Amino acid sequence: MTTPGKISQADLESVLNRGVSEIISRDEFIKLLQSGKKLRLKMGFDPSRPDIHLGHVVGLRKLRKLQDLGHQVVLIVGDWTAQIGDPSGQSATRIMLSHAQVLENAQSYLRQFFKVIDQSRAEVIYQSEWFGKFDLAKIIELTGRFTVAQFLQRTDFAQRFADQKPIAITELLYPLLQAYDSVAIESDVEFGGTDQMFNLLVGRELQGMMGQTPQQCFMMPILVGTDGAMKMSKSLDNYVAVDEAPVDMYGKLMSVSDDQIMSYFEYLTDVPMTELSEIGAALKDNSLNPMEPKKRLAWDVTSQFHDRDAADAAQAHFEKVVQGQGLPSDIPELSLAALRSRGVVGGNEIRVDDLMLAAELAPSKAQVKRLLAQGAVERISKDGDSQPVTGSDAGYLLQAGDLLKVGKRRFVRLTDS
RNA sequence: GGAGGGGUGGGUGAGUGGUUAAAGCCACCAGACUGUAAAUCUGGCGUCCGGAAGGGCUUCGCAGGUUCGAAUCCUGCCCCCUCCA
Repeated sequence: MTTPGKISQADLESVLNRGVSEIISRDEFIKLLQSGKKLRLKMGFDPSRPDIHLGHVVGLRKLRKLQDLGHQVVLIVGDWTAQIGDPSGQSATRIMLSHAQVLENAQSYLRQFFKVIDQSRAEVIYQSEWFGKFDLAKIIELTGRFTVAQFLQRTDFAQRFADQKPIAITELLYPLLQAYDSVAIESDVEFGGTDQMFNLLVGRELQGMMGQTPQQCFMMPILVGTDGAMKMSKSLDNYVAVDEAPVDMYGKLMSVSDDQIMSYFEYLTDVPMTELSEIGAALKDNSLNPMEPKKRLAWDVTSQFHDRDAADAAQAHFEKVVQGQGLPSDIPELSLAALRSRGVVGGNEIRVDDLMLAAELAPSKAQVKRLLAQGAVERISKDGDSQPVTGSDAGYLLQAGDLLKVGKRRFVRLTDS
């Protein structure tokens, strides 16, 4: 086991300043880092929510950095809280997850986490280890330490209270459970997004009450999604998933708003800050086309989750298909034989609209017609000639070897068998 | 226990008997342009038949009812929320 040596000034700078929103307390945290002690770094997650995306990666990268400096990462699987279900999702009553389901989700989460964090040096603990044997007496003891007033200081609760919006009892319980996790694992530092501040602080407080050294609270900025406006989240569909295929990951990163380029660089790459400020300056005085650094960003991040070759390929694909309006190298194929066996077609020809539906290039015939009417569909013949398929051509017949282009980047090739 | 508010298309949210397949906004799709799948602009955005014109069908929590005609009125049911106690 490695132990943390003396931390260099450069590393300290990076840990404290890059991709950081707030540290409570910063001074104490610095002392801990310099003490040479192997710190227990806590991060919890609730395996009931969607896939891991780049927004989560900001924190994971920070943990990885500290892992490399010799500290101990402790991941807490919120299997208990996940089973209860998150009460804040009120549009539909949440189906209680079975423990088996939670464990399955957790596996998938961890697999994604370990794309950033070094698995061999991380500790994974399930919350049920301690909450599984909690009884009412313990719950009362735990809740007895806090007051409603304390919780109402939290801005989101205060706001909802003022708006006369509901606050579920379990929602009040959540911070307490999370706080107890800190006690259970004797956390030195807990990590979370800025939205986690209250929960992190309750952990700090509870540890103090229970005779432990209060943890430091390390808050990361919330990554803005590809839309450039809202925080990255799956429900807003402005996210880049960790599991994304290279081409998609690269492409989605290219669709990030120009004004988010710098924050993505800071939070998601290791490009030195000095270099970043140069890029930032060049962008500001318009001496640099934003597309250039964005390509570098897209390549960098893609290569982190795949490899250099995959990132190169993704970049080549982007330049060819998107910028050059060319044809991608791997075009999905659909064979007439397969279509016949599915009963979509009888002979050796297929209508454009039928093919688009069969190839899932459009969800309904009505939408196929709209695409045709909008000039989005092109037929490219064997010898490379392309001709538009227009509004009145829904019944246009295609043969084996024909290639259909729908929109800018969706293709299907019709084959014989 | 009492009083009240509400359930509308992927999201938000108008609409209180016909001109409403249902405003606006967001998301999404397409086109143009470009510096990129940025930005901007334009258009589209339930579904089926049809080359088109046009015509069906389905949709406003659920089930019935009134009416020539309902998202809008009536009855019952389900669900959500707030306040008072």
